[in-house]
Amino acid sequence: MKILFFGTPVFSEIVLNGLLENGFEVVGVVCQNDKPAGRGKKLVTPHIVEIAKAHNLPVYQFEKLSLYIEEFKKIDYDLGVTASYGKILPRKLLEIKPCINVHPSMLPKYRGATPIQGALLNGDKKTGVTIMKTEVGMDDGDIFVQKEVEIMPDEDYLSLMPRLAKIGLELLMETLIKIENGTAKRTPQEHEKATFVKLIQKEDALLDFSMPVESLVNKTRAYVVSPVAFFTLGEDRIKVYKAKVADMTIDANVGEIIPNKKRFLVQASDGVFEILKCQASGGKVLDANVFLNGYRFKTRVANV
RNA sequence: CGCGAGGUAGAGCAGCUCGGAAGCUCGCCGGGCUCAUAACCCGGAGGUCACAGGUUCAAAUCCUGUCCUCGCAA
Repeated sequence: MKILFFGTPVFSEIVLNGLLENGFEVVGVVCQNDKPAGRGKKLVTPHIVEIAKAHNLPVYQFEKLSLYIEEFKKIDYDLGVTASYGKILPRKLLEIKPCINVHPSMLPKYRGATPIQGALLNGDKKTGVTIMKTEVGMDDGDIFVQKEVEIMPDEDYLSLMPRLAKIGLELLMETLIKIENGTAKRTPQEHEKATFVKLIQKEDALLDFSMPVESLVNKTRAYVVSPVAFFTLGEDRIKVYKAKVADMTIDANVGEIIPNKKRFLVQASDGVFEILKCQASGGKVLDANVFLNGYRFKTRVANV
């Protein structure tokens, strides 16, 4: 069975790599265009392109898929597989050949672009992965299989995402085999139970200390790769990569940095937010105690 | 040539405007104190101040070039 793979970020890479390692016949990779990124706005090629090239797979980078339907008709494939492709595939493309999708949530919960972050943001104890049919609607296709996955209390996007990708890969391979031998079954989603997660905006990552401390920690966990939770201290923007609920209470105003030589503590609405790993503008990512060694506080109040 | 910050002891920083004997916080080594501590006290080791030129009696500091790191924006 010839597979045409759609995907761009790390999640997609893990799934693609797995398919290749396990001998599935991938005939091409469709991913996003090169985009200007980083300092100097240099054009950056998605990393997944290197994986494709290493396996001598043709790479298709189309700005708008709907403009290249004829190109797709020329490709010899039997099934499309999307894994975190990010965009809705045009109807005409789906009409060429069927397509299935790897979605890291227990659909119909968390349809949309950021299901992993959604689960972390809500402090969920468990999430999951679903293999479903790719349709024109947003993640609303029939489900082949899904599996629940426990979220560890100290887990963040960086560790959860690859874990879900690997589980997704297993379920995907299982499903591919069933499709090939004709035993695949699928059931419609309970659409009335659907929930959605939106694209993340920069300002969503602001740590507003009038929020419950638990939510602040969850935000840090969800956004650790991008856009990274942050707050401001005077002119400086402090990014927070790792944090926890401090095992203490202190009487301080909301948003106030509590003086401490070794621990970076900020008062939230209902508890103390402890920063464990952070970064100031222009600096490196540092453990909190190291950060405190050199950082000169011009103000002790956040977000003013 | 998108905008900006920075490279000084193992780590994080100050010093640079106004050239003139290398500092701070931590870590490390040794000693002391305490029922106890991510506590405190005393002592110690550790630096061609990114690299290369230039100006000067004298350069971490001023000038020029190179390399590297990071924030913003996209």
